[in-house]
Amino acid sequence: MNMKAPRGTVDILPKDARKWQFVESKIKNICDKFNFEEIRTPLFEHTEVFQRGVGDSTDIVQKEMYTFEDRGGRSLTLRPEGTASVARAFVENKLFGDPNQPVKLYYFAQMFRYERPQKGRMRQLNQFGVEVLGSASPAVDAEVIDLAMSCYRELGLKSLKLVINSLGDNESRTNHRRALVEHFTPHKDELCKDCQTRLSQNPLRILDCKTDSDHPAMKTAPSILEFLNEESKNYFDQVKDYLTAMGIDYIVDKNLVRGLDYYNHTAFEIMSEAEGFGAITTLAGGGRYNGLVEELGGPATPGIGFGMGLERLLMALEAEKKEIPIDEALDCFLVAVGDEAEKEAVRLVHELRKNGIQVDKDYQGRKMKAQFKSADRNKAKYVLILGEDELQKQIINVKEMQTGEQVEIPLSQLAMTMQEKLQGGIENE
RNA sequence: GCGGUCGUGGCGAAGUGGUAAACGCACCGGAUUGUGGCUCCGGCAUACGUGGGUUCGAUCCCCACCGGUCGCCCCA
Repeated sequence: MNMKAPRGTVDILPKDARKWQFVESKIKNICDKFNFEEIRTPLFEHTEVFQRGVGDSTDIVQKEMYTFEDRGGRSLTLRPEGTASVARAFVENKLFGDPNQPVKLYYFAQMFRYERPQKGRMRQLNQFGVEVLGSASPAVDAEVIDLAMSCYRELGLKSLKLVINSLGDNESRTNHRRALVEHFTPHKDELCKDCQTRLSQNPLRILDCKTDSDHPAMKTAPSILEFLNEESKNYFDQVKDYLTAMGIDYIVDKNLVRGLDYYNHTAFEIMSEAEGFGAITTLAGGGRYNGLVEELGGPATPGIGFGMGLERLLMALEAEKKEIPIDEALDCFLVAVGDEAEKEAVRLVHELRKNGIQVDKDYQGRKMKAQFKSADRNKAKYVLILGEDELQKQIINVKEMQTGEQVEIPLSQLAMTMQEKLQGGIENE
């Protein structure tokens, strides 16, 4: 019996979950500033959505999808990325008819890719992503990149590198593709096995190959930038100008092609340059995909977006030693001694919580001393002590743990008193 | 799919071809009959990944498998 989490998956335990909450809320806040709205799409889609959307020749579709057949014989796939799903939802729900264009969406979602796990690569991974549909303005490209960079900046990351490139429009791509095939065909036998396939399937990705990166033909290969037509070149220039205007540093890398078929024009990646980050440096990647919505059966609609790996974001924070502020302190811990007190304690805890006070108690039948230890472990600000004496007098002892001061409070006034004490504490902070 | 490396209690971590498998942390109890964080004392646990093989005997040697981890391809 294998009762372990499947390979490439992890449990996020409370200690880490707090970090996730922090990061997610910070990012949501930024999305709000940028006026992006959340969208939640299904965890799985008809396999065809990804085949058509992401592209049959991509690694994702060819070897990384979690595809299964349901009881009705339909082929379904756990989403390997977010853009195709969002585009599908955009079409299906006719968001192109929304008067508020462009449609600016963000999501937090688990993605699934059947790969060998390693540092920064899981089979189930968490992504934050953004998609803007309905605008072909280069200012939107810049806005989306700005949003991504803002997330990292506001979380305190410094060692980042933004790499951008343009893949051009269809005409530019077609011409470039033809030139690439012409250029590499004479060297076909010298290229790696993968690249030989790429030559016919997706020659653009030969530029991305690491095995053949030293091949002389690589250096002389025609760059997409040389094949950008006037419109594409102009578009790329505008994106760069906007980035410069916003003070966002970038590097143009003509070999950045991105793995998915749907990209055109702007492509970008954000990498970490922090020490000890691991072999994988890409934190986020994205680009423009003006043909995708149409490919999925919608009206011709320009789009752009990115996916940001949250595991990698957390890794980067760790690599740069960014502490995540976490408020672990508990307001009150109730210590009860004796059977009668225990009964009253259960009721009291209920009442305090009803009055908005954070409180916990012991459920292990521990002795008083051990209950105090629990209170400490929970970093309780106040310990409420209830024993026979207190019950007799209908009071409770309230001890402030930091100072050790202890006062008697009538049971009937406990909730009110604690509200005041905790309120005061917050104001003083 | 391929390669490196690892696999001892809740966690961390020693160790040996031979009858009780260190130690540290954590946890529980006591010193302190109702008051914590320090100290001291005591207690605790189905621990040698699984299956074969070598051997009089394997946690330790060999093989296979499984799993973790890191890396390759590619990506978040």
